[in-house]
Amino acid sequence: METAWEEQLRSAGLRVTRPRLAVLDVLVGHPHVDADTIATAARAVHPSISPQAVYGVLKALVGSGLARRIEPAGGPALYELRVGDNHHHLVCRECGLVADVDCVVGAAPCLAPSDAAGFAVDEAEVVFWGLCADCQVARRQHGYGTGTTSSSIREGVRA
Amino acid sequence: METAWEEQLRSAGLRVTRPRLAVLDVLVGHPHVDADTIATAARAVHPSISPQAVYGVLKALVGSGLARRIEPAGGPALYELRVGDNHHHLVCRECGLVADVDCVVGAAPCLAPSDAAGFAVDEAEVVFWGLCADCQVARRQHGYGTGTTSSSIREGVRA
DNA sequence: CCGCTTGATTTGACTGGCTCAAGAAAACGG
DNA sequence: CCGTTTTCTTGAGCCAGTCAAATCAAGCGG
Repeated sequence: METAWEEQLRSAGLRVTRPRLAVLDVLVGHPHVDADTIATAARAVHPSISPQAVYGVLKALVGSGLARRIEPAGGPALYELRVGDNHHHLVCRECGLVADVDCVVGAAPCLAPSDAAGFAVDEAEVVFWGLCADCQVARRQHGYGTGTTSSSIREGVRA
Repeated sequence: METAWEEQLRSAGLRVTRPRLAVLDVLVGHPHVDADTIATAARAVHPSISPQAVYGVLKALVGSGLARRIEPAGGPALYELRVGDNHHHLVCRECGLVADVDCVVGAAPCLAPSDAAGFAVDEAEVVFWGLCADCQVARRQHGYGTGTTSSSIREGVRA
């Protein structure tokens, strides 16, 4: 399974390099990560990788369809390897946790707004905002309604 | 209709000020604008308004429910006055034009992902990406497929 | 296995969108 | 008209991300 990525890269017309394999490795372990977290984690595998290299790698991966970029409002972009199924996302307002959701409607779902207003729609992006299970519990414990943006926000690395 | 905003502001617990009225005025004329465009346009009414004042006003308006903020991926945040109906948006990849779409499903639509994964969902945000009518025509005229990000992107002020 | 060509990465400077903080100004109740 | 409180102005600063030049490595041909 390790060299599978090499073939993926090659068939996408990309060279196989340590930084790219390191980034892919991080992406496998963390379904939704921001560029900075990727850089930090990738250094465990390839210590000398620079932040800009990560941006470069991610751009290459997204450009060739190996990765997908999502940009939840109010935070840095996140990257994921699950591509080609146009699934959607649940985002926790409190901790930034992101989970995948398969779309309810079908294979290429949601591509039919009620009135397209002359637009040629090619993608529908759906984000469900709410509170993840953990944060619901946390609210119930230390008094809720503070509205404080938890310091642990922007993690979004788990699950 | 002019002093209607004054009441709206007051009943939201906000003071009525020139900058706020100026911003509201711009918002009425331009359904989907970014902060910078608002600042420029608002100066026609209130010349001394500063960019930061615009951010402050917008934060107040959004916080009190008079305006809504949307953040299309890859661009600055846009603001609109249409609130309370959780409608969605069509965004043109080429020129950034934004149009409203009423949701197909019902009153509080889309709030039911197939599997909520333990999340308490309170909002569904839907963005349809595509090409607006004008940009479809433009593509057909000067050879298409360039993929060039038009310089006029980030306008999104019209319609 | 070696060197060459091209593509990738490093390094460093820089931008745009936005926020924070302190002081001056204006709103509005009395 | 005055005082209190909110809001605006002014100015500094932050973060995610981009751009460009120079170095370095991948993978091809020999």
